[in-house]
Amino acid sequence: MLDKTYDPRAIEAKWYKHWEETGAFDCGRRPDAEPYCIVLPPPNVTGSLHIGHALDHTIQDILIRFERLRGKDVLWQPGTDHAGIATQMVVERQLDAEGTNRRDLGRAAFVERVWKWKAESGGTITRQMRRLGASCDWRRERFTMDEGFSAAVVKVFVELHRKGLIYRDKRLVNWDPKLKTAISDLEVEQREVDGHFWHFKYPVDGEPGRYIVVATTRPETMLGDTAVAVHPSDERYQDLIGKYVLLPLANRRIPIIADEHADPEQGSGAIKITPAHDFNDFEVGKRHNLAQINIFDDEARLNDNTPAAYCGLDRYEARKKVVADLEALGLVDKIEPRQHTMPYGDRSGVVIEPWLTDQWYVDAATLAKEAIAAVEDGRTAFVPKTWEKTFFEWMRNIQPWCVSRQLWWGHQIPAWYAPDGTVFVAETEDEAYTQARAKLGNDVTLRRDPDVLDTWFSSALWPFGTLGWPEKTPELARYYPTNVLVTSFDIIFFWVARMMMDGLHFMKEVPFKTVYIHALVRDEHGQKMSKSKGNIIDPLEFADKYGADALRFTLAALETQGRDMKLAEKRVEGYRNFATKLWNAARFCEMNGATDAAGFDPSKATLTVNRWIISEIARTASQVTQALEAFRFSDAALGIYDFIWGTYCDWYVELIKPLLLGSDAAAKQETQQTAAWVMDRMLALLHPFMPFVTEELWHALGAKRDNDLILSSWPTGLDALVDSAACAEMQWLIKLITEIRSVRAEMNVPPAAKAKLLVQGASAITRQRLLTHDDVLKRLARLESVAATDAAPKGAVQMVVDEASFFLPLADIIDIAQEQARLAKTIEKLHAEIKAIDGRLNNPNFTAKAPEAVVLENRAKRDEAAEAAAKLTAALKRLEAVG
RNA sequence: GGGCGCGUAGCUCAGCGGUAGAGCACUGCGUUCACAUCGCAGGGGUCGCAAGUUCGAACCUUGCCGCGCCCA
Repeated sequence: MLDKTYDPRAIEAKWYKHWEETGAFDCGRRPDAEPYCIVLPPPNVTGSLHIGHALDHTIQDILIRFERLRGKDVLWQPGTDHAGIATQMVVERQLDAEGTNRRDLGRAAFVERVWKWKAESGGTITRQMRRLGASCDWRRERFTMDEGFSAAVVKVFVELHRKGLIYRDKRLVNWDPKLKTAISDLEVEQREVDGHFWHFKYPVDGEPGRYIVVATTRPETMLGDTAVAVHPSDERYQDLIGKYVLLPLANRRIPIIADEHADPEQGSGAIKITPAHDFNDFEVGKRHNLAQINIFDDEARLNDNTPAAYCGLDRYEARKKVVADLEALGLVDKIEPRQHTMPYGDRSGVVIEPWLTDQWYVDAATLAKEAIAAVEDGRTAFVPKTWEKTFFEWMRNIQPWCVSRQLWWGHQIPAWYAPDGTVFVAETEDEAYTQARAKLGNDVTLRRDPDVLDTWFSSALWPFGTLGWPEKTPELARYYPTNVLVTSFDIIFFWVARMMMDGLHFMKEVPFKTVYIHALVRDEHGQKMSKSKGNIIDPLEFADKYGADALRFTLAALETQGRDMKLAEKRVEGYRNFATKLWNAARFCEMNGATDAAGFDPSKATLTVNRWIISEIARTASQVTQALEAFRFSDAALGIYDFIWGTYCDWYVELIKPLLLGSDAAAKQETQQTAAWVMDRMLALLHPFMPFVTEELWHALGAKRDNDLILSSWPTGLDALVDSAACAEMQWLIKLITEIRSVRAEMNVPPAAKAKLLVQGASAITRQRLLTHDDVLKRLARLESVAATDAAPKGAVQMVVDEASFFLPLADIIDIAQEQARLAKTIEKLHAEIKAIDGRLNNPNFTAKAPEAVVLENRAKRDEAAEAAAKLTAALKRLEAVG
C-alpha cells in the first residue's frame, strides 16, 4: 500500500542506485537497435553543479530517456574537462595558504599535486549529476587529461601542424599579467569604466613652438609610441604628414603618418601609435613598417626599453609618473573624464595587456570553411535556427586561434627546440630526437616547449576522442556522428564551432546532426547568474526541498525556444504538488484494484468513459512525442501535465467511481483494467521528465513487474484507438456537469442541497446519454433525480446545453431577481456574440474570400447562440410572470 | 556603431493570420471514502504605440517608444 504522503528523497536515492547497478544506463544493451548518442558538454572539473548545468543535463536526460524508451541503443557519454587556468588557480590558492607556491614546488611536483586535488575533489559535479537523475553511461566517463584522451590531443596537434594548420607566430595576444599567460579573446570581458582622456602635446621636430596634440586613456604607453597618425584627408595636418615629432620623456624622433585609422572627429584628430601594445596600432604599424617597442615585462611592469627612471615601475605607477613628468614639461594640454571600455581577464579580474609574444596558432579560418559549409547544407542544424546567424557571423570573421598557454596544468605542447631555435613537432620525445638528429646531427640537445594547450583545444575533439579515436573502436563506428548536442548559446564560439572544425577535419563527418541551444537561466531580476555577482541559485537545494523530479519538471516546463528563463521557486513548488497529485491518483488506483493491465486489449473496451480516456491518452501520447521530436520541451511537459491533472484526475477518476463501486462486475473489471492501462502509459510519458516517482509507481502498481520503467516502452501506435463518438459524448457530459455546477455556485445553491434536474427538448441522443450517465451525473452535479418534462416549470433556474434546456426547480432556495439578472447577463453576452458574427457574415468580402470552413463555422456558431438566446429569453419571461 | 531578441491578465510566461490561454497570486464556497502539497466556481487583458497589408492581425510589413544580450 502506498503511503499517504509522497517522500521524494528516499525514493530518488533508491532508484538511481538500482538503475546504475543494474546497468540500465549502459550503451550496447540493444545491439540490433538504432543507436542514439549525446555527448555531455564536459563540465569544468573544478565546478559544482549550478542551475545552468541542471537545465542542460535535464534536457539531455529527457532526450536520452525518451529515446531509450523508444527502444534505441542510447549512449549518453559523460566526462569533465581539466579547465587549465581554473584548476591551476585552485591548487595555487591552496599552496599559497600553505605558504608555498608552484615555482618552489617545481613543475612535476605541482602537476602531481593537481592530480591529487582532482582525485579528492574532482568528482563533485558528477555526484551532483547523479542526484538529479542523469542517466549517463558512467562506465565510459572520460577526463580530458586521461592518458588515452591526452594521446589523442597530441595526435591532433601533430597532424594539424604537419598540414600547416598549426604554426608558431609572433603577434599581439591578450596577456594576463596576473596569471602570466596568454588567454583567448573569448576569455576577455569588455567592461565600461570611468577613466580619463589625457591630451598631450608632442613637439613637432624642426618647428619650435609647434605641437601636435594626441589623446590617450593610457598615458604610460606613450613610452612605446613609434608614430603619430592623422587621417589622410584631415586638412589641419596636411603639412605635417611626413614630418616628425620629438617623443617627450623617451626622447625619440617618431614620424607623423597618414592612416585612416585616425578619426578626425575624435579629440584632436591625431592619435599616438603604439604597435606593441594595441591591436589597432599593431595593424597600423604593419601598414607603415613601424618599429614595435615592447615596454612591459610579463607582469606589466615597465622594462628596460623605457628610460631608467621608469624601468621597473608598475603600469599604474608609471602612468602617474608619465603624467606628472609631462605636466612638469608643460606638455599636458588637458585632462577630461571619460567612460571607455577596458579588457579584463574573466578569471583573474585584472586589466589585460595586448602583449607581443611568440605563441602557437591554429589556422581557424581554413578549418572553419568546412564547418560553415556543413551548417549551410544542413548536415548540422541549429535549433532554434536563429542561432545559425550567430555561428556564421563568428565563423566568417574568425581570427587565428592562439592555443598556447603559459601554464603547467594541461596538455604540454609536443614541440621540441634545438639550441639554434629549430622546432620539431612530434608525438613523442624520441621521435623529435629522430627528426632533430636527421637534420642537425647526433649531438643535438632538445628542450621541450614548456607551454600547454588551451583547454578548448582538447574539448574540440570531445565527440570523437571520448569514443576512442584514434583507435577504430566499435563505439566510434556506432555512435559517431552523434545525434544532438545540447548547450547554451554562450558556448557556441568556445566549443561548438571548434568541435565542428576538428570533427570534420579528422572524422570527415559532422560531430552532431543537431545543435540544440537552450535558454540561459537567469535570476529573478533577469540577470545572468555568476559567481562574482553572488546570485547563484543552487539546484540541489531545490532538489532536496521539492525533489529532483519537481526541479527537472520545472526546468522542462519553462524551456521554450528563444527566450531565457527566470526561475521562481513557486514554480518548483507547484510541480512538486503535481508529483503528489500523480502519487495520489496511483493510490486511488491501488485502492480500487486498478493495478493490473496484463492482457488488456484497449480496442475491446466497451464503456464510453473507458473508450474516451483511451482516446485521450492516445492523443496525449502523440502530442508529447511530436513535441519531444521537435525539441519543444515546454509543450511536451505541459501536455502530459494537463492530461494527468486535468483529464485523468479531474474527470476520469471521478467519472469511474460509480462503476468501481457498482455491482456490474464486467463493467467494473473493464474499468479497473482501463484505469491501470492508462496509468502505465501516463507513467511512461512522464518518465523522461520525472524519472524517480514514475519508476516508484510503476513498481508499486504492477503486481510484480519483472522490468523497470526506464527500460520499458514508449506508448506508440495508439492513434487507431481514438473514438471520436466517445469523445463527443464525454465532452457533452463534462459540459453539462460544468454548466450545472457553475449555475449552482452562481446562484448560491448550498452544496449539500440535492436538486432535481428536468430536461426539455432533448434529442434521442441526449436522452440516451442521460440514461447512460445517470449515476455519475447525479453524483458530480449533486442531483437527486434526472427526468424529462414537457413544460418549463415555474420558478426554476434554466440553462441550455446544445439543443436541450435544463431546469433546476429551486423556487424556495433561489432569489428570483438574482436569477433574472443572471439570465439577462448571459443573454446580453450571446447577443454581443451574435452581433459580432453578423458583422462578419454580412460582409460580402468575408463570405466570398474566407475559406468555406470558416464561414460555415461562423454560421453554426451564430445559430447556436441565437437558439440559446431565444430559450433563455423565454425563461426570463416566465420568471417575470412569476415575479 | 553593427547584429540578435523581448515588450500578452497583478507576477512568470505559452500562443505567432479566424477575434485571447496556462501556472502562480486574488475572490467566494467546500473537512463527499486518491489527494487541503486538495476540490468546485469566479473576477481580471484596448495582446507597448502608430500606420500599412488582408474579408479578418497578439500573430505579417514599416516606423516609433521602452528593455535585454552579443560583437566592435
